[in-house]
Amino acid sequence: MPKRPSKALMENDNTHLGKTILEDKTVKSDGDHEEGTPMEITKGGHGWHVEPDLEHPSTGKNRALVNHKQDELQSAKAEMVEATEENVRLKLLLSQISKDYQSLQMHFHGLLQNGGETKKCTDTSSITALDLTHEQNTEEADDLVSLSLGRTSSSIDQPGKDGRIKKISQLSTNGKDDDDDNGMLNGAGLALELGCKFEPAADQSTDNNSSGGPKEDDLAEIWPPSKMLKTTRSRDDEVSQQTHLKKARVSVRVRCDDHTIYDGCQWRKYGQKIAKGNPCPRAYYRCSVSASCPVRKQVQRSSEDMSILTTTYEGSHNHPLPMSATAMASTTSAAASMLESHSSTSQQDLINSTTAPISASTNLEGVNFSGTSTLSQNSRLPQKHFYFPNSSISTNNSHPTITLDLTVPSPSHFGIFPSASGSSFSSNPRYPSTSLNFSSSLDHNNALQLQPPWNNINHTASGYFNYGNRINQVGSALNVGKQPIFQEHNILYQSHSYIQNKKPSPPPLHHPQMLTDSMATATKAITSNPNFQSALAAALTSFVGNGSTSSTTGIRESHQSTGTIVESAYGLKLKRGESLTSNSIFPSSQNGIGCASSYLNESL
DNA sequence: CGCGTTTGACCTGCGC
DNA sequence: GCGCAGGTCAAACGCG
Repeated sequence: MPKRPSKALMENDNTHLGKTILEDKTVKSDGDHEEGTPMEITKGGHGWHVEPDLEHPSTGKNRALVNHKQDELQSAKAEMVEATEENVRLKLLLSQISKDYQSLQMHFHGLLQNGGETKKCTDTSSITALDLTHEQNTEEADDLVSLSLGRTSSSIDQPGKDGRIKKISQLSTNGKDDDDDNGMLNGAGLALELGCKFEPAADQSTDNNSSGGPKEDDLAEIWPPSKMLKTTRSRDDEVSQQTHLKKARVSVRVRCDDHTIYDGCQWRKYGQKIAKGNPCPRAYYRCSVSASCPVRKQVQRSSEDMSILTTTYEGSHNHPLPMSATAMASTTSAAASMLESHSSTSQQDLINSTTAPISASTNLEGVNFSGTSTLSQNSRLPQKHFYFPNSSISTNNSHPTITLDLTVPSPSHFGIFPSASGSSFSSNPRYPSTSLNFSSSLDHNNALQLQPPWNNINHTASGYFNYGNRINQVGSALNVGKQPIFQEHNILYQSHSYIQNKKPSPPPLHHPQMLTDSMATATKAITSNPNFQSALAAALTSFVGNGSTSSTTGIRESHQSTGTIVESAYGLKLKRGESLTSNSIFPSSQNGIGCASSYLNESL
């Protein structure tokens, strides 16, 4: 039997493939098989074989065998025709994708050329959030497509000028240029990034570095000279563009009995230190997904309450993240972005902003992206600041640090001031440290019923990624910043098996539960801030995720399988579906799902 | 043997 | 300039 060629082979010559094979066979069977050599069907050197040997058809003894072979041939022929048709369809689809991509690209470039037009778009209600994400996505797709959570606005204003982003592009696309016909698919590679300061944004330089010092000065703060000497020049260049002043840090305080929280990323411990005033050692980790990834995290247990674990993230991932890591990454990047967005503002502004009540704190749709208010920054919600309880500005941090305090339960959402322990304001002339108290306050919402992974029928204990449920995973993981963030926590949960695969027993139930609820809340609140470019980027992620999965069924299945039903998310899906329908990048077919998700799997 | 962790030494920034 | 504390390095060590 001839091997059915893979689609990859078929795409090389999909229109004449079957015909070629048949012609080859005809030639071979006419002449070459009198010697009893194996009849070989060849196509372009790939070496498809037909076996076994056919004896001369003139002998009646083998006539039945010949008939059988002819049947097989007919079957193979039909198969080839079918495959050919399928490839024609795929080609048409690819062509359509390319057209859409180019159209969107031109559209976005047109907006960019108007200078700051993008920002205006965010200020007007004429363009919906999804429209905006659409355009942003186009911009990203132009360069790479790397979805950078928490990028500064300038990075959006100046697409393609960020050399580092281009490096990510090379990472994501294996060096292929974005002009590649597969650019759209390549664009599915996601590079979720923490923080947003690696770009020498003009506003940042003017605000924080009025002297206009060279980037190396900034670099030296992160990479000491001795270390800089040890690095290669190429890495210097890369790092120099990644680092900007002191990197913003995002601390997450959770109650956790384990030595670290489960954020889905892969870390390697490189140091441990006893910090002053805390008998518990501080552990230093760096991201080990990529050797060049600058992201680091510090884990330290609180000396006052040993059950509280403080994890501090710093830096931006320069590689595609595991889907299981996107939840934490999006949250921390959003927080970092918020902090950095405030870093150029006065302290009072910061205080005002962080203490202003969130206008839609109890309205999930108002908080998440589906409400179109958060992304588009339109005027539907007059005040999109949100209130951070336990706001504090401390002096003991040379880095701008935002702390997500997930340890203190509060009776409601952000509208109520808790007993802000240590919420006194002290002065830090350089970098404020904002403490955000995102408590697990969503339990009252019947729509949010998270289940731990070990209760999840989709949970696989050993999977880095759950390939068997990749539709669910992709569908949920890429909804960064939207309501389906709750699905991400599924992935966060599932990351237990990957990150902590050395641990035979699952972590305590209540801690991840609290963490995920709180993270969801935190993410909502953070991304609801109109100043957050990260929110925008998160929506881009969502858009691509939706586009790549495009199967609301898949997302819904994810909900059902996890027992999580998010009504607003469902409404969101409808909205996104409209947007995507107009785009028609990915059809709502399983093919589309498989295509995109398989790429993501490959890219990760 | 490879990989991750441990741990003491070293470097750097900052305050005095 | 000095001392302190934070952060990082890298050899040693342990584990699978």
